Amino acid sequence: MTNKEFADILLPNVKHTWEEYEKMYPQRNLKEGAIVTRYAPSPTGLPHMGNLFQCFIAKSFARQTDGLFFIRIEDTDTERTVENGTSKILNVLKDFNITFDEGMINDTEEKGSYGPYMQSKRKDIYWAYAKKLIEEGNAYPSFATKEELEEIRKEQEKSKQRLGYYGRWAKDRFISKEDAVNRIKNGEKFVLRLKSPGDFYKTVVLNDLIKGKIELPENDIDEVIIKKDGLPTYHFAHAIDDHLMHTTHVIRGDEWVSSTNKHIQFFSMLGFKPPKYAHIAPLMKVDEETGNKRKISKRKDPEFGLTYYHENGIPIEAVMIYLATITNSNFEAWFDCNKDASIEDFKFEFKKIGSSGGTSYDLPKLFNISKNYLSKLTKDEIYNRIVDYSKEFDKEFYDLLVKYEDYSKEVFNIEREQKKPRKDYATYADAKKQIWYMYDELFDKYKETYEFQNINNKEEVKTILNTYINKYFDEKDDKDTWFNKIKELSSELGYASEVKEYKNNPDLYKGHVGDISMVLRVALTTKSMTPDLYEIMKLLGKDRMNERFSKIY
RNA sequence: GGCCUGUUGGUGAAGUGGCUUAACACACCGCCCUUUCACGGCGGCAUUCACGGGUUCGAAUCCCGUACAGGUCACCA
Repeated sequence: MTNKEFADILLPNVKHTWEEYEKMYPQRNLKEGAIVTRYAPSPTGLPHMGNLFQCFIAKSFARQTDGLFFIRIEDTDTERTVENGTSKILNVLKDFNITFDEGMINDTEEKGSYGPYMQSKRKDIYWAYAKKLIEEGNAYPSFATKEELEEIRKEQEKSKQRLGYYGRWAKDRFISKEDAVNRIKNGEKFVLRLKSPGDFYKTVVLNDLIKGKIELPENDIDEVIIKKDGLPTYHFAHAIDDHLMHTTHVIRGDEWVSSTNKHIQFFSMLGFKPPKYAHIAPLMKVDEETGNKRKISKRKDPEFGLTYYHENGIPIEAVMIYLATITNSNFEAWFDCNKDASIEDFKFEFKKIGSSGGTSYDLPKLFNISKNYLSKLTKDEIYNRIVDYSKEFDKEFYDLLVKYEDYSKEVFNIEREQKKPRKDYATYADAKKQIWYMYDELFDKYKETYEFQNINNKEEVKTILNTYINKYFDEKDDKDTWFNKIKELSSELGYASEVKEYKNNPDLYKGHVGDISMVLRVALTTKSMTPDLYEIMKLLGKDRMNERFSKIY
């Protein structure tokens, strides 16, 4: 029996030969240096921050080289595949502006001419290449059951040998073609394994773009290429897909490093040119309980899930800026110097991606970036963002924002749209926490205790408020006039009009202008810490001020 | 257990043989500015780069060992 006849029995009804597939997917017509890369998730759940990070890096490199970024769905594990897995992934990523040039566009449709982009639809392709390996005598059927494999493993453990199906342990390697055919005719199930030519005591060098030179032992394990269900394993599919789709750079998590020797071997045995590899260290954080650094997880760390950002009103632009800074740490300084530039303008480098002991994910840093980002938005922009957020997560606030649109914009504009804007919102949700008292409806509902400071005497407070509103307050005053009047009020009531003056002669005064301002501030807002008081008064107006003054006691 | 990788302050990190008495950012603390807070400005925060050896005139940077951490060893990806 020839190898070819053997292959036809093992893999019948293959529509095309591997040579035909080679012709169907010609070299891409891209300029020199263009990076073609991909995101290749299994549709087993929702993407997390680690996936987003990976997409961000891949997309950035593709974009900055006029290359291409595509998505391929790796659904060869039929047991773990979930319903609508693909569209779920696509939707989550879309919220972060991660879109693809090619690949799946929903659960069933795709775009691009290098598909199918879903592995379960590429069975014939994998079989064609598996046939090639069989014909060349480089692959064989294996009938070993789970129990037999387990037995081998136990024996290896007992005799302290390396685990795996290799060398003399790979018994099915020595089954004759005739015996194999007979067993198949008897209905025995089998998988296809690679007949590995590797030598564990020789090394193969992986020149990783991020981690540098890594020496791995050659793979000598007879890896499964086609599973019992006819679908390929990850390793085999990776080699074929990325070859046919002309991926130039494989950017993936570093949990793959130790199996890259297998991948290099597959590319070589299939006669393919291997892609360049860039292995990204996992996202880590310091565990609050143990103090140790550990991989972030969906279970323990809500910020690892991508819905966290949407739900908490963290702008996705801030997330992206943060991802850029952890991708290349020199991004931050560059962004500081080029404040109007966008992330797209920055030239990322593989070598500058951190490779030391995991990339740390630091939420406080992200919030800082977010504060800076939000402070630069115009009043209209921030208003719209907060409206969108509130519409979904805070109906009460949403209604007020819509009802008092122009007023709200002015509230958000306090100390905004200027050279050094106020930085007090890290999230859209922070807005309400900061300025709820600017809405009468919320003021009555949420006010608790008045945070009076130095002056906390009922009669004195009343005197200050009454004198101020009746004698000094005028809505038409500009800021200087307004403050001068507060100084006059201070003098009239026995307070120093300058803080310094008070500090020099504390015995001559009851307090100073700051104390007076504080009374006005607290009376209007209940809070001792607020944005600019002049702006607050201007927005409230005399009538509402009067009303609030009357409500204190 | 085998194989691979890593270990610089409270945190992220720059730094690959002398420009480092270790940049920058976040956090924290102090001072200044100031009607509060925030902003902004100034300053503090690693006598030292996991530990132990070695190479060198000279090491965070090169080599060896130890410890610790992470990854991987499926008919999962």
